[in-house]
Amino acid sequence: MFKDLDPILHSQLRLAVMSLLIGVKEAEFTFLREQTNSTAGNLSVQIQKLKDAGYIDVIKQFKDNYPQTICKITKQGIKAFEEYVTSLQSYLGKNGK
Amino acid sequence: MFKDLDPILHSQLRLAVMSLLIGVKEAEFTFLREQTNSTAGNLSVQIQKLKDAGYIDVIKQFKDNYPQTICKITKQGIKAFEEYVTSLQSYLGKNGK
DNA sequence: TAAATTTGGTTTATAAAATAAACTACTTTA
DNA sequence: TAAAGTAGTTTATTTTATAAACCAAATTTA
Repeated sequence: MFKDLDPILHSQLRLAVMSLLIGVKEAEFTFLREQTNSTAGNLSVQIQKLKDAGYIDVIKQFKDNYPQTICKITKQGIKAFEEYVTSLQSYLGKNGK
Repeated sequence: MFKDLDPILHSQLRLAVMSLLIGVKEAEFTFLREQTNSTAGNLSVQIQKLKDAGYIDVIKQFKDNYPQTICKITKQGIKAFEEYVTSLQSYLGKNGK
């Protein structure tokens, strides 16, 4: 009846990051921090978890002398996100079918 | 951009309970446990939290010699659930608008 | 040019949440 | 009357989320 919700995605911040990455396919750490209104520490931890899950790729490089972290959603990440959205439907209908 | 998700509702089990109660308006503890496939202990804790938040009313009585716990969603609970669903939309669109 | 500040993070510590295990209290059945 | 079942609650443990502290390099400013 109720489908299990992927615990990796059932987190406000991680879900927001995935939602952004689904749209843009690639984003900087600072962009994600601004858009999600999160702290760097929290974002750093959550990005690591998404990476560990295989949902995003993280590329660390330098840009204009500063370190730069780029995130991209993976195929697996897209699939997981879509499944999460589908699962969520079972909770959101006005009737409990 | 991303609306905050009510932490009381952003929990798989509590959301499932609310989803059921929105449909039926009243349900027994055991019914909720069966439908959500949860343990009694976990369900007991989560029902208490929904009650503390004012999202459900809990009526304890006896039926056929056994204790019986009945849950009903409140107006406040319905409102919170609807707001949660609305907020969630901002995370689910394919674009990050 | 040395000290303070900023950028872009990571690591560690703490608080909160979810879950499982153990327990309570009573009833039914063998 | 002993064992098993019903309907939960309480306590303990694990997992998450978050905040605070820290790090290294670059930049600004005094």
